Amino acid sequence: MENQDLKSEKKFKEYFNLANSSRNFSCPVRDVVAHVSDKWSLLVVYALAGDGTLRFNELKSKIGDVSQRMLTVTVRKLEQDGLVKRTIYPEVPPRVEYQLTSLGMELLNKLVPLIDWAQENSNLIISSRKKAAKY
Amino acid sequence: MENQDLKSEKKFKEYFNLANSSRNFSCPVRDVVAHVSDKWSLLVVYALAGDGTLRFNELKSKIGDVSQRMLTVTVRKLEQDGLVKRTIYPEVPPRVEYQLTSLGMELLNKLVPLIDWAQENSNLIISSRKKAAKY
DNA sequence: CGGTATCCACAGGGATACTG
DNA sequence: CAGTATCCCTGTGGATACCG
Repeated sequence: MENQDLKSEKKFKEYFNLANSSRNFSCPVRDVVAHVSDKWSLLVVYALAGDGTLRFNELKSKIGDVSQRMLTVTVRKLEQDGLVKRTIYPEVPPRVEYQLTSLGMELLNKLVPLIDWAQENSNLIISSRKKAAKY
Repeated sequence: MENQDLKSEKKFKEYFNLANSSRNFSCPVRDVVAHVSDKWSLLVVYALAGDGTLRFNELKSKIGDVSQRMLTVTVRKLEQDGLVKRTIYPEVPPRVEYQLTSLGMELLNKLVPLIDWAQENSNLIISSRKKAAKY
């Protein structure tokens, strides 16, 4: 257990240096995490994970309450990060398809345990929050 | 593989309903994830994971560039969610100690693979982003 | 169909000063 | 020591209108 603590301590310092090296240079870990944890990225990744390939409006209707603008911004960011592949078919009317890259699928695999945990414990967390709000 | 897709599809719908049930009611999954993925929560959780117990200013100096205000806000949020325990010792000068709850440690365990992945692939992602920015 | 462009509101978060 | 209180600035994201 002490060994565990030591390992944990060492690991923290490692991450910490990466995460906090400077406020001027972007920090990789915080940066990458921020990109997947914004309001829509998670839902886009999950939508593509479920269906494999989706067109713009399929994605939009699947998520439901996302605005056209934010969906565009989100998929562009994911595309630039190399997590999502965007394929344009030069037809009329235009057709654009989105799918996860292998990097995107890797990310998804890391995300699943977190989401599972969040789902399982959300009641606990939310009730804890409400109890605190009473006072 | 088809079975995998089917499972994945089913899972998405499940999460999606939880995550997107309404824009008026808070969505548990998005909500919980948002709370740990804001600018400081991750670093606070990691700091406490490394040291077990920390006082306010220890936490502050360990993170480094966090303002007093934001550290207060962050630990309060984590406390309300039941992820962090806050213990006040009625002394002069006051002493306040923070530590992860068991729920907080569970969360940490789910977070570690994600952070590891982010650290390992940050170069890939950032270079991909820069390449895209050129055009 | 799959986007841009523009405008705007609001919440997150920083700096500073003060306090039990 | 461990916070509050206040002010203000920025970025995120929504609504709407237009475009190839």
